[in-house]
Amino acid sequence: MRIGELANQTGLTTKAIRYYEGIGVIPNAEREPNGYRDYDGSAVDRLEFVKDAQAAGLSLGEIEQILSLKDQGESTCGHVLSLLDSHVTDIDRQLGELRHMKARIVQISTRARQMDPASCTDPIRCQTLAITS
Amino acid sequence: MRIGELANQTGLTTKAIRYYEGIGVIPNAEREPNGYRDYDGSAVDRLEFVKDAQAAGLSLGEIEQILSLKDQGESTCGHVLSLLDSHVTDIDRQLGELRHMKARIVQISTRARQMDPASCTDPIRCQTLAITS
DNA sequence: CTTGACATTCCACCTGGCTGGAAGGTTTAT
DNA sequence: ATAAACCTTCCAGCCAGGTGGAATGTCAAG
Repeated sequence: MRIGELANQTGLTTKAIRYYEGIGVIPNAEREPNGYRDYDGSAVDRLEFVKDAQAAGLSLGEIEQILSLKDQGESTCGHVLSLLDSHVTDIDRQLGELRHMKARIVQISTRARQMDPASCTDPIRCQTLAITS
Repeated sequence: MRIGELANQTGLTTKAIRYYEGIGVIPNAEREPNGYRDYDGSAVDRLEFVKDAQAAGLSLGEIEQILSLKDQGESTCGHVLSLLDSHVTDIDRQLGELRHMKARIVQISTRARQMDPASCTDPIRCQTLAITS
């Protein structure tokens, strides 16, 4: 299979696939005599794994880490699970930050709306955005 | 006031202040005869506004938009409020995405833990990450 | 007189995940 | 024969919000 068909089967672009090879997420492809990359079916599985892992919030660096362990024959499921756990922690932290930011904006917005619009034309002077807490 | 003192008073770096001037978030500073930038107290207010607006999730582009309207004498508080509203919407969207991602990871993780660890050494083959829904 | 702490400009680099295009070689279809 | 549709490499750029460093200028104190 050539890179175009692999791209079709995975929904990725050829650019992205070459990029993944460049950063080591997928191994260097076999080449046809003319220099074209030649893939077998396992490439599809590997790229699907990459997509799933990205959808789960893992970075390409982390994915590369998992896959290189696997390529060395290491048992990696435990590693994947601990990465997922730390991502859940990270997501919780992001959720907290976002909720905090939302509360702050709502507070600012509510306070600003209670001011007389005629007296509030300059957001610096009337402190539309100043945080009180 | 020179740029170093302005940096001290606002908690920004001199680099960041020059950068803000470069992208138009703050106007070109007056210059002393030796070429040094010379600021008055309003620069502190303006930079505090920038910090508050960033803390509220506005981008420097949006902040520049607000401040250039203000510099043209436009009434901008309403504009600021509508930007804040759209940011709340955006934060809600991000919250939804994060919650969705977390649910997906927890589901994957739970399912993977129920498998026999001895039979699960390759996350591609045993589909540690495959999404079932 | 020189050292150190400021200031200036400009250009490059960083993170992450790619995408675009140039310049060329190969294969396939008409 | 030739055009379209592939493929190759490499270099550049994008988003945001800056940071780092080089080369140079200015100014006050010891």
